[in-house]
Amino acid sequence: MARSSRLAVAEKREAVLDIAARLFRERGVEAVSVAEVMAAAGLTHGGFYGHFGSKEALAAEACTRAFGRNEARWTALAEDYADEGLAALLRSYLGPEHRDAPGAGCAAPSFAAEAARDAPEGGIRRAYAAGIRGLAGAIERLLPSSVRRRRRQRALLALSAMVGAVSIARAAGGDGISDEILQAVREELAG
Amino acid sequence: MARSSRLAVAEKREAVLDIAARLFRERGVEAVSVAEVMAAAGLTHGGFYGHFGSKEALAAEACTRAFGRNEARWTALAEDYADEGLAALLRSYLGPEHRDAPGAGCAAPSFAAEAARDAPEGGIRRAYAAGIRGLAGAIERLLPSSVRRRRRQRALLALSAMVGAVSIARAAGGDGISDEILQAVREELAG
DNA sequence: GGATATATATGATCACCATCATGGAATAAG
DNA sequence: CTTATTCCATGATGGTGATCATATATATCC
Repeated sequence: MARSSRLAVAEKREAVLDIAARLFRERGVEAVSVAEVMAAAGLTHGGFYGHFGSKEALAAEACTRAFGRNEARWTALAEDYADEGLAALLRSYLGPEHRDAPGAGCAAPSFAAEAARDAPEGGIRRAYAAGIRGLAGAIERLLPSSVRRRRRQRALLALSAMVGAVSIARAAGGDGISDEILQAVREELAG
Repeated sequence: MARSSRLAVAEKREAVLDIAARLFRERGVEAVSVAEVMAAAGLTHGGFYGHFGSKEALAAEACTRAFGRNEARWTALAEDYADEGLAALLRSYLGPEHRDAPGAGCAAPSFAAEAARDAPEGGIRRAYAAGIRGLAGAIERLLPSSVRRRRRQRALLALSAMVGAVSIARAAGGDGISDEILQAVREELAG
């Protein structure tokens, strides 16, 4: 109907991306329609292809954004609790709040299925791999300097266990084992 | 068109379940149509609702089946390599063959997204939780008796790391970090 | 062997969705 | 202030898919 100003256009695009990043993490890319994303941003579906080349392209960008926001939070957490090493991150990542709020949580568990089923050179897969590299590096930096050898391996173990624990805890939510897993992984990785 | 004998009916149902368990693990429940599952079993889509109440019910049964077959394989592996403890399982689970063949692989990474997004009392979620309990118990039994304390926690850490590593390795497949993660988690859990 | 029950094929239905086409209206440019 | 640009809303379009209805041929039962 009406044309928007340049600033408004850029803002809308950002809003669409943020909303897509949330909805895709909550319910998966396939279960969310383009029209729904646009509606949640206060638009109709028609203008979508002016902003993004395809739904797949949106998903790839949303994946990158979700990873980016996550890594930023990890870094902030590391600065706020510099003396704790991994502990602060483990508390936050393996807490029930994170398990129960996938829309605002880490992209690694949420986009894993989408990325795994993406094409070999697909955008989501690429975004995912880049995001994982970022998170792995962030954990490596958080490991105490007392961990000399196998620092990288330790970081990858921690990342895998964190992502796996949250994935399983979400999938088994409602069963007592969900909390048990979060707790166990937290204690084992901290110790 | 033609009616099948009782035995044939039971066999077809089993075949449909096995095929569904494979296709759902490979491509996710949403991406596989009922008609495709039936066609792969040599049937047409019409008879489906004579066997299963809904696609969702099929998915729940397929999930249970996939977990069951998996646990059986773990048990067999444990008997064949009784002296190795976890090592044999780690070799198999964290190998590239398992990463690259989700259709025949562990249900835990493949059904995680479906279960997490299932209803609070949904069938897939329930099947998933039961499956996880089974796998956790199997790992616990595999841990060497030298691990006295925190045996349960250790098992849950190992399970989480295994599932997380395969999930990430699949999602980042094509990037070098995929192999790196499998290798790192294997070494860390074994050591 | 005839009658009945039922598994399955064909085909319809209804809904959803990604993507494209068009037009109007406001904004940017001159 | 005029004019051209372009953002976006309305509305196809074409495809897909879950589920249901019906017909038919065959297995099971008596």
